Amino acid sequence: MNNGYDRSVTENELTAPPARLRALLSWQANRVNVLGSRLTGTRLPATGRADFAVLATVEEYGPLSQADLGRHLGLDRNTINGIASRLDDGSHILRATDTTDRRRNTVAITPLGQRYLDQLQTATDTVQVELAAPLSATEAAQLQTLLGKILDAHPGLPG
Amino acid sequence: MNNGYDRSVTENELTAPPARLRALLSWQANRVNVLGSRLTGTRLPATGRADFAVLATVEEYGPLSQADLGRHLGLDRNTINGIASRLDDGSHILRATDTTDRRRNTVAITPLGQRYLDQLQTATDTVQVELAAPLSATEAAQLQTLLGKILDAHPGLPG
DNA sequence: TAACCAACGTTGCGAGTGCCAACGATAACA
DNA sequence: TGTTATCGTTGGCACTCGCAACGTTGGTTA
Repeated sequence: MNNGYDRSVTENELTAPPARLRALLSWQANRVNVLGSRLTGTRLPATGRADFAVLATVEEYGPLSQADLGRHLGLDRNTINGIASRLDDGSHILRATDTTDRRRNTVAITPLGQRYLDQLQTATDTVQVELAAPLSATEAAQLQTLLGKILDAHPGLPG
Repeated sequence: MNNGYDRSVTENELTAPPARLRALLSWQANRVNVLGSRLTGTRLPATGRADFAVLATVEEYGPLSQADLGRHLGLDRNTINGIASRLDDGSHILRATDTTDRRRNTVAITPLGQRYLDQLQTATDTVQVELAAPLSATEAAQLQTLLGKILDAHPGLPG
């Protein structure tokens, strides 16, 4: 039975992961994620990925509450609060209590945050190229489609 | 321009991730990884994934040193040591100094560890099914192939 | 109006991962 | 011989993710 995962013959057998792991989609995703994290870390501060996610969301959807941010990103309110506090300290976002609903914090991106977002974008683009280097353009598109299908079909939030 | 990631029209626009993230392979891998982690957490202790990786490696390749384990799994010596200590405390592996090279720890799986590995395997299989549910069999195979290509082409170890 | 419930931001906590640096012990090599 | 390299171990650091609780605010219903 072939699960479609054939290793190159030139692969070093001494460092090959076991078949039980190679067959796991969750393990593969974990490894690709770590790979992306390492590549990002060579160009960005360790918080770059989370910062990018939050900044990209407020930039696309306009000012949002922190809870809404969590829903867009599939993250807990708590996690969002941590990232938002960090971005607020760096003046990359502006937090103001919503006038129509004083429970909410309106999170808006600042000009400085916009510049930071652009920096993150260019660095991230380079990482994507490195990551998808072994794939053809059509293969990369296929991969994104398949991963997107999985993400669309699953609830984004914990609990 | 279509990058192959079309969202369903029935998708809730209030919780959709921004386009800048949807276009990122590294972000998709991150989300699928978190998804797998959550699903695993419903059936296994939080350490299940790491335990499974180490146990599967020693089971397939026989007794190994901890450094070799790290090379097979793409993890630091330190990380391996932590997992191995945990498994050793639970009598799931047996650590003994290698007689031919006393620098090394020979890590072998115990009968108890083998049973634990089998439990992890069945729980993990269920997670894979849930994770790949929105995909057809051929699509899932494609996905594994593409992710495998990426992993094969990149160095497994940090630094 | 008053009582209840839900949502929000915030704080604190815990577990897990992954990396780096350093140490002493051991092995291999010059 | 001395030097270099590898190993296991310890300790530390930063980040992520999640849960629970608190006080505040808004909406709903009796």
